[in-house]
Amino acid sequence: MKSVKQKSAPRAATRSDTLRSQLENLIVDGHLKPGERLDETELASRFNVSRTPVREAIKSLVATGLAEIRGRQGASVTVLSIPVLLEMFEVMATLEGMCSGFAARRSTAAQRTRLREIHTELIRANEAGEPEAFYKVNALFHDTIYEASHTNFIAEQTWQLRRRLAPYRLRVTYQPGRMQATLVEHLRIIEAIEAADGKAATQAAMDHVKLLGDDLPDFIASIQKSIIGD
Amino acid sequence: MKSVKQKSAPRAATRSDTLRSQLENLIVDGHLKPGERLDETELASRFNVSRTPVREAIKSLVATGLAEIRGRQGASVTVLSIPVLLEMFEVMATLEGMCSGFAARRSTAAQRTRLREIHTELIRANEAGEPEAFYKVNALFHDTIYEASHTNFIAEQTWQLRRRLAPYRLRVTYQPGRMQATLVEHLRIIEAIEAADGKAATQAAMDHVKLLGDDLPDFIASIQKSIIGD
DNA sequence: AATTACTATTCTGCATACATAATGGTAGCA
DNA sequence: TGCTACCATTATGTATGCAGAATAGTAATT
Repeated sequence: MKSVKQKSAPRAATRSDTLRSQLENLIVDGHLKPGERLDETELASRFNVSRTPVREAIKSLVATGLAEIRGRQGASVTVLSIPVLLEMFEVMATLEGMCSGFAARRSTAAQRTRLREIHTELIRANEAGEPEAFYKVNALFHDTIYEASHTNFIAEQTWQLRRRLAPYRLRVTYQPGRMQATLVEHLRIIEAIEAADGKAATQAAMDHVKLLGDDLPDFIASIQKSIIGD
Repeated sequence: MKSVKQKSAPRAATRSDTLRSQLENLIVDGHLKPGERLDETELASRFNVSRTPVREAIKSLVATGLAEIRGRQGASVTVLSIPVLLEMFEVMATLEGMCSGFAARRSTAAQRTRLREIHTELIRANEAGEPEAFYKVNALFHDTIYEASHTNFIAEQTWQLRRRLAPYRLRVTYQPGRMQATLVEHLRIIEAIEAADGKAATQAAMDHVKLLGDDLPDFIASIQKSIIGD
């Protein structure tokens, strides 16, 4: 789901847009940690452009919440407090639930097959002990559900929120037992979608995203490692 | 709820930020209709600034979804399709529901009193036949609920989505019977919050936002008037 | 030794200039 | 008369220059 927002127009890639996308990926992939400074001149020279497109890219990131600006003191990658993170997970659970619910009612046979394939691949990655691969394929699983939901706005919102949370989830994925649990939860979602049971699919997806039981303290503890400095 | 996102820092108002806010208000208030062009040079001369802050403001609007850019062909106020609008209302209902639910559990006595006051004012505006006043006070009612929810992210998201939908709702508010119905629905929400009944509050708010029965075709019919050109 | 004040440097915010793509209009040709 | 091609104009994208604010570092005073 590289581009939910892709429009009909071929849109010539401007430096500004390219940069935004690059910076976004750096943040989402954890190469730019929350709290890290986004120095305009440094980024400009690093990407061989002038400060103008850099500034515009940063403005976009700020508007989407990935970066924040404090007065005239430059931008930095957004640092999310734990209360806010919990709220975001709550919304995320709801949105994922909606996507799964729609997917149960609207998915094509090909998309359901695709989900099974991805699930198989996830099992493989887990058994092979490849957390990085697991992380990527897992994202693919969710992207496929968004697509299968045949929604525009909801899928886009869910995807965006997922990316905002990504920097904080990176470390969680690798925690022992989490991958195994994910597989079980995914299976529940898949089966509900295959059964065209919207309610069950919604519930399964919500449960999957929600931070329950032991995961919550683990998650909170892991957050500190995601943030720069302190 | 002028600024949910207001941070501790005093943040010196930059021209770029001021402009973004101004343009946002123009869009939300319907003075810039969906589809209307956002000419950089024209806006620059109109607001007596250079193109740079104008561009940055537009970039922000695009990132938040209020405006859209097609390639190198300039920006314009976002035109939402009916399917997307319906999705947005669905998410809106969920978010409003969450806010009300939280408000039922977290609101202060002062905030509950405030809701009653606003409700009284709404009744007055209705009886006096002042739809513009009704519209404004109505927004205040919802802002107060967001505040009473004592959430950060959720309230902010709800508020933002509300603003994105605003241009399309302007005409709906004035439809006959809608104000009367709103009052009844608001009362349900207030009573649920006063009873500290989270579930009931959530449900009441969702029902209030959802487009039900006759409202849907009315709404769809009214949209055309909101859009420029065609 | 610690704190404060001042200065210098750095970085942000804004304006302007230039290059390139898109649009509109006109002229030429079929 | 209608269509196409070319040119002019306009507007967007990018670079650069300048002014002002913030930060850091140093020196001076208590």
